[in-house]
Amino acid sequence: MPRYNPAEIEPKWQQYWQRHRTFRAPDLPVGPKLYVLDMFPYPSGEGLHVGHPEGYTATDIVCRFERMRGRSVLHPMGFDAFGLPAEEHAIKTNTPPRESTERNIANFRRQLKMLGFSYDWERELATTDVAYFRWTQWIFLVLFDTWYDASLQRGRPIAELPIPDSVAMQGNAAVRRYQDEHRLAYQADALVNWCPALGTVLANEEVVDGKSERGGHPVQRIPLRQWMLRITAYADRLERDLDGLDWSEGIKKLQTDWIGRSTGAEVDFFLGAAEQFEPWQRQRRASGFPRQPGDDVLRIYTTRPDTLFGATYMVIAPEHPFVDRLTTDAQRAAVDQYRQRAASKSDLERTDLSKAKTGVFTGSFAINPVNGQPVPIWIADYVLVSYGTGAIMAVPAHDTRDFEFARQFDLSIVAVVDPGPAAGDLRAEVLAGTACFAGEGAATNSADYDGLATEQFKARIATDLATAGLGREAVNYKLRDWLFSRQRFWGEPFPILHELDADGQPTGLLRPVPLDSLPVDLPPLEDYKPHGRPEPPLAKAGDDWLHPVLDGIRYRRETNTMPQWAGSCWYYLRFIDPGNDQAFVDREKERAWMPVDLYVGGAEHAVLHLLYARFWHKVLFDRGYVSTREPFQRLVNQGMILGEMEYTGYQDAQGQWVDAGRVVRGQESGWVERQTGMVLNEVKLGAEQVSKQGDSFVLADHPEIRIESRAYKMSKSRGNVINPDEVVRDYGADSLRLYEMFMGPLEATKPWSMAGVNGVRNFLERAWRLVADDKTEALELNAAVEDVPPTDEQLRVLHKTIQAVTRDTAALEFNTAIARMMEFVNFFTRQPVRPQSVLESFVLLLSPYAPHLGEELWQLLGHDQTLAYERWPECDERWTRDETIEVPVQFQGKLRHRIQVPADLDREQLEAAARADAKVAELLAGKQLVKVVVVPNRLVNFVTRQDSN
RNA sequence: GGGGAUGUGGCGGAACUGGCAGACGCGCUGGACUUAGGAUCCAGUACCGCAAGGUGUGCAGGUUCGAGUCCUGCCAUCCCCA
Repeated sequence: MPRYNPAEIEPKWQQYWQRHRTFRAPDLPVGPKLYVLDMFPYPSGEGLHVGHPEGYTATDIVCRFERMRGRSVLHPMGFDAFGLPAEEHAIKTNTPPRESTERNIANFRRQLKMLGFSYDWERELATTDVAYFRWTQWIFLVLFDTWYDASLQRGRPIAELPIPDSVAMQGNAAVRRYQDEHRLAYQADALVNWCPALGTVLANEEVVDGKSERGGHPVQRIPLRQWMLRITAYADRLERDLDGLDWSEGIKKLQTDWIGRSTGAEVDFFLGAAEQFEPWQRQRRASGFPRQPGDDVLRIYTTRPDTLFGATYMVIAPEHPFVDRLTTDAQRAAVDQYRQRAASKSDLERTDLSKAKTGVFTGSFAINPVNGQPVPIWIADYVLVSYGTGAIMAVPAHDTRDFEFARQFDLSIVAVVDPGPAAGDLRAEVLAGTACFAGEGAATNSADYDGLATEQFKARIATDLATAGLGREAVNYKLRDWLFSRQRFWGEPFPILHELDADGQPTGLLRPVPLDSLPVDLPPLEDYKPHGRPEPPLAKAGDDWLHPVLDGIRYRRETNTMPQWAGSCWYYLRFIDPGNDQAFVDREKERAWMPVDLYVGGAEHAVLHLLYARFWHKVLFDRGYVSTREPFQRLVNQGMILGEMEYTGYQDAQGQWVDAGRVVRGQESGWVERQTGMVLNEVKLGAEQVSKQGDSFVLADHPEIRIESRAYKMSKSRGNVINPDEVVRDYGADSLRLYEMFMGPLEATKPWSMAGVNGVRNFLERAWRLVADDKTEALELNAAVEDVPPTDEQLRVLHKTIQAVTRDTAALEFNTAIARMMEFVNFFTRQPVRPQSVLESFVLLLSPYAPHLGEELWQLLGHDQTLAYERWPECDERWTRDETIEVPVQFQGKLRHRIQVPADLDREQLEAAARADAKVAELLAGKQLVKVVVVPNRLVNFVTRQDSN
């Protein structure tokens, strides 16, 4: 079998690596360590997508490269296997979700192994492994056992939480409740998507336009007791610690914006009668601003306390606890109806700026604390109960949403910020209340504060409000506390017990499952169908699971499960010590391997996964379980891989072509002619039917008809999905790996091209023939390979290749590294004698990219061990420079001539060499020289005075 | 609406700190060879022009001896968020 045959050599080397445990990482690094991590996949039933191997190949190249450079490499792989699709499948087939999950994992594992990645498979894990989620539950209990000490900016054991005397006096139960309120894992009522028709709670991604994705049934938002994680306590640190990380600025900004820190003020608006206002003010001045607002006030949060005098009405969220109390009888019917409608909308729809504003007056008024004016209180769904205090003061003159709302309902608009003369015509409109201005300016209509600039105003009024006990400075985050429970079966059970009283009713007291009773495994269920109540499916479990008795007390287990994010929050730690049954990770091993030096994955996890994992890591750090502040030192996002380039033309019903410039997306779906609205058909065109004209593509037969040319996201419906199994079958794993790296920069979005795969396959064939004889029956060295010393020219080509491949691989610029290896092969294919030593170096350079081919050629060159730990070839600088070089000669910066000169001439020598050239002398003749620019080894530029004629 | 990224041949893309635009691959053209092989090897291939030469990195300006690269303003596409 003398021809290059990946179908034979690839399985051969995969078996070799497995048998020899070639890529097993030591427990502790030997020498300098490198921890390289891929974002582990969700093992869907579809199998691997060609997007997966892009990042995986990149990290694999880095690992193989660094092993050869002497680093101790940790490179693991696992599966993020909890999640909805497995549960849906379970409901449909009434089989335990574990079955389909394990089947999918087996398929993913097969596909990953087929691609020759150098993972230490002995560390493989899945988040669904009971031995794994035992420790996910353990970490949850750490969160449960931790409170955040704001003064020390650190999470501490709950036992160290200071208990106020007033609480301590009320006894043990009160103390426990007080502690429960302060834990990082706590319970609160939160809105869930309840779908009565399906009898189940839905995840956000299962709700589209207020309807269930399956079936299109209406979905309501109802409050349910939920587990929350107090990630907001860590918001500042999550923002600040981004500083030291080697992540792209884009991702850092995404995280910063997601955290969305704003500074402003909380202000109380008095809810009582007008004559009560003054006594209330006096009392507040004496008592100061209370920590919790009482029933007599409406507390709002604003980032613009300088606009308090312009607050002409207030808005509270439809779910605000005061709604019932504030609604007058006359308004009750309208308010109730409105709340019901709001309940069926998602937050996204509610805050959509393009939609018309809706709202209802409650009938009540509050008193503006700065000027004593009564202002009407409305409810409107553009205010979310989860942001700030769930209530706002509306300043229509200076907030666009408030402005639109005021216009809609004819509420008064008072300008309190003068935009200044620079605003031009806008200024008069703003001051007249007919336009909105959200910028900064000078205060007006604001009593004693008139004339102050926005910044000064904010500072002054913050102090004044605090003194008067009416407000305080406050920091707010767009980041919400993390809603951590799901009403699902296929997730980690919470290790929490709810205490029951003698009547079987919950007392409200909680008890963590004792550490030695972990894990809490999922119970077997008769079936996985929803039971029609907004309660999780685990409530259907048998009594022995659901109602354990500890120390004589009967408990009910928590029946919510954790979200899919939970398992992925700490898998990078478990990989360091996957078999440990005494601790989630051994401390010494953790110190030795952390942090992750390179983390590669898709940009879709830029915000949530990375934020959640960083949060858990910081809690573990505070509690002394891990040694680094941050888990992922360097992060790289691979780009998306699109389908093959497609050319699309449009035809009307009569088969007449329509220019692509006149085609727009139809109302429902499909495409229509922009003016007539005529429905058009998409026609897929071959490359031979189109031609390029100017900036666009046109029909070759009708050049006046433009067509669409672009690559689309891979999707089943479009039928442009590339299956890695087929690519490996037709071209080999090394070709797939190499092609994915050769397509372009790792981080760029790139279209697939099967012709491109064939191109790199040709390169691998050429590399094969460089070393192997493809004409003989048995595997033999090519006759051109001889054990002779290389020529100077061959050494130059080799060392330039080593230099470039080393530099580019280290910089993750794999596409150019491959291009340099192609140049090497092109050169040596022409060499009738190919020194063995040079080819050995080349095979080592190629091996991280095409490891199976590398091993096979290495063996053919006479070695009997894997090349995985061979020394990376060293570049000798002497051989990377040419003796003579070509230097361009420019006139006024325009290229006119090229000269051959020895390398490394200095300025004077290079200029002299240029002047000595006959063509240059001719060009210089009769010109007046103004200046000569000489850059050694780069160019000579003569600047001459322009001829006047 | 906000944020981010990207615009270079027929296509994917190269160009280290401002210094020969188009490396490498695909495709295409021509040739050699014939062991019919996913053939291979050689040469050519930005555009206009017979040529000399000219024009070219989304568009319009600017800085500079010199701009794909820096600055200003536009335009387009994609991604994310609302």
